[in-house]
Amino acid sequence: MNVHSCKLRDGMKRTAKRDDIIKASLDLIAEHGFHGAPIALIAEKAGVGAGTIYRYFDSKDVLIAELYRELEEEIVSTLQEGCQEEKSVRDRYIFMCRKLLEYLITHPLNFRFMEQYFNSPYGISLRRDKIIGKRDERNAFERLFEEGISRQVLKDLPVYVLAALTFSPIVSLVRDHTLGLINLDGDVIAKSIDACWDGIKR
Amino acid sequence: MNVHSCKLRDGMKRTAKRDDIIKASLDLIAEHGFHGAPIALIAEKAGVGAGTIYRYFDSKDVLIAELYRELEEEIVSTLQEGCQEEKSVRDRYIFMCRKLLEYLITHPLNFRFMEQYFNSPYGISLRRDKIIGKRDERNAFERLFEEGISRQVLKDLPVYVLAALTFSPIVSLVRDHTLGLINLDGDVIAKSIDACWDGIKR
Amino acid sequence: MNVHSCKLRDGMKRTAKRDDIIKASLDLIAEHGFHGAPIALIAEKAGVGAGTIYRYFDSKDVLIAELYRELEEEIVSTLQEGCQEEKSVRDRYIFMCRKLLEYLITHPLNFRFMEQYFNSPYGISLRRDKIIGKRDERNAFERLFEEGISRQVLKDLPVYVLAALTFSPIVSLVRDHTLGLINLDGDVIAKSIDACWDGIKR
Amino acid sequence: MNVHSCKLRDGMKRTAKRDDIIKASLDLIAEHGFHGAPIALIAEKAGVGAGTIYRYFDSKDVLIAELYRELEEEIVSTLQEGCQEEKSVRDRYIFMCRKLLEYLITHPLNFRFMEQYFNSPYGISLRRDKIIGKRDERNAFERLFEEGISRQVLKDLPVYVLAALTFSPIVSLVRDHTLGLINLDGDVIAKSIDACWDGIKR
DNA sequence: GATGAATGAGCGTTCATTCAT
DNA sequence: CATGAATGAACGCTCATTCAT
Repeated sequence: MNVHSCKLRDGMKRTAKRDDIIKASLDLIAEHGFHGAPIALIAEKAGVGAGTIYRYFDSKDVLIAELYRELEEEIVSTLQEGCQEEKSVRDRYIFMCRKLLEYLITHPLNFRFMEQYFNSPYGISLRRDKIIGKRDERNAFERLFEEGISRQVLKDLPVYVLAALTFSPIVSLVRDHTLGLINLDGDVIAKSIDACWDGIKR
Repeated sequence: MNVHSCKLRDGMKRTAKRDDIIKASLDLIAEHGFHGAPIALIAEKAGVGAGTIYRYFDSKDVLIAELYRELEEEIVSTLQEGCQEEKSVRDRYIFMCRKLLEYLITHPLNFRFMEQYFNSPYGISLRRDKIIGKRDERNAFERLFEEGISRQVLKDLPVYVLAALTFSPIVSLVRDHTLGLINLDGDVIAKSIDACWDGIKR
Repeated sequence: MNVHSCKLRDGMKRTAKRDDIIKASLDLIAEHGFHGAPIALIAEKAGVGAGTIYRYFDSKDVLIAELYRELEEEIVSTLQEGCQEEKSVRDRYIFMCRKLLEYLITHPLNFRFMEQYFNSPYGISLRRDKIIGKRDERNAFERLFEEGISRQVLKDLPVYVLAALTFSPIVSLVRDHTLGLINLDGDVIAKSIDACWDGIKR
Repeated sequence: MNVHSCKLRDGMKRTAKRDDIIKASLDLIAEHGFHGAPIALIAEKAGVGAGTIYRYFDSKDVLIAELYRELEEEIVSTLQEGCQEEKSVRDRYIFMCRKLLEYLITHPLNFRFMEQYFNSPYGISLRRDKIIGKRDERNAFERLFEEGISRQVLKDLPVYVLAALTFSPIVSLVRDHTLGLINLDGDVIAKSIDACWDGIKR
């Protein structure tokens, strides 16, 4: 009941509404694509008026871009945590792949949104910035690839080839799993990741 | 001058117009996405009236689905031709991968359309019908995978995993190449395909 | 029933619909201002669908600009006809003023639209092109003013001052008349025009 | 600390805020038109909350109407001051015209707002209340016109005609001057006012 | 059969107004 | 009393689809 708690409540309420909108957008876009997520529906699902959305986001494009940015941040930080630098390149690769796969499988909405995003006009300008693609901000995977190449543990291929040999199969499997076309159990997952390693190791 | 010949002429005329419509749709969607391909523009580019399109396709969705089906047919038949059954599993794998890669790179419009299609509401219902996914109509790759597994040349993994380890990296590399982000020369292509083989071979 | 009449009918039909839209816009804007003329209302009053308007005009702005252009053309050509060049400057001035006044009074919708147009963002860029303002396309009044100045019949004032002394009072009187605030009979009209002449004559 | 002084303080505070709102509205509307003056922007510019505006004005329309009324009051009182009743009708006419012109030129925001106001739905219901139009509250100009008519110095025309011959040219010239289309120097101003006099004098 | 003018539902967005705090 | 977040009706505009010719 004091000023501090009031501020907290205000802050939370404002954030809560913004998050409702973000969440509703994620749900609708993940499930029905961009066409299936008109502002009116997002507003309804978020329990707000349509105009309210424009208090938090300048436009639908901005809303989607921010949603993407939040998800990207989450996934990047997830990948970076818990990796033990003292382990071998292979162990770290397996660890990170497993983590990525687990994240994608346990966050199917996030995954399906990212898929939609990358293959839409919204994401075209961000294509280069995909998980592995950024030149000026190497992520964990990319650093690992480079270390592996220089240690002569990995094939001497461009990093983007190693990335394609890693992420694409994982994403493809998760997609089919998420759509219910296949069922990824722990055994298949482990073997699939091992196979990825076989593909890139020297 | 009889009914039959009349039908033939009509049929040919209809087919020619139909193909114009299909081609115009392919061009526009590949280049500008679904948003950049309204029916009126497709009609104009195809040199037909907008209403005419509805004589050949029940709806825009059907038009797009048929376009997809035609492209799929073409790519499947391309992959199947010229493969020498007497060669080793590895040789046939390399041969077919190279063919697929060459096809995708030399048919960027087809490739870009397929990409758009898979990541849109249009493609969701057809996801199961992807190149390798059909249960009731095994294609060349799938047969090769099964042969390789039974000969103990390939890892004992579900076919869809072998498919993911093969097609996804190829598609990913072609995408980046088509978008101009990378440049796939013959050396990188050969090494990439070899790496795919390393991933699936026992 | 021949081809020619068919073409005529088509042409007329297309023109008729366009004219319906123009007329509905004129009526609504003249009576209720730009705010009182949303596209939906214009469409309803014109007896067409809202989308139809965009077959004839790229945007609402373009529709309004074309409406203005048509009215301007009509009024300019009205002013130019029947003026006898051999008469005195005064006679021609009186004649043209009377014609302008009569036109405005007998076309109150046109008049009210022009009033709205000039005092709106639409008309700002056309301000210089008002009846008397164009430098590169002198109209009848402007030519008359210049002749009168050089003949030393009119005061040696900038043309825009003579224009202001002529058009503004006329427009003002017509406005009040059109709004029903005053009633301009023939006698008042004649005397008012004479007074304008007294204002500009040397 | 009594109720009265409280009311006074409140009253002053309210008036100050009210004036801020009025001023912000004037600035925005004069500069950007009615479309460029949403309530939120007026509130921001006035340094008050959007809801606060509705404590002082029932609606945006009322706000604008009151703004108009204040400007009208100011201009009317400006015109009335300093006029020496003992001078001739002509001298007083020239004096008041010059004052009006000077006021309009030195108060371009007021002028531009009034212009916007008269040619908008807001102003239609107030048309009769224009500077010279009120029957029940004769202003200085109107009294001067009537005096001039009865003294047979001015033409025997309805007062509204004399008004049109006076105000309209002045307003028109000021508008073009304010818009930068022309430049009114002292000489042109003097001659223009003389011309107005020539128009109305007997 | 072929046409393309016409349609109107649906889109993203704005903004005068309200009301809980 | 003052606030500004929230609202939702209304806007200009698009485009898949229909249908009279």
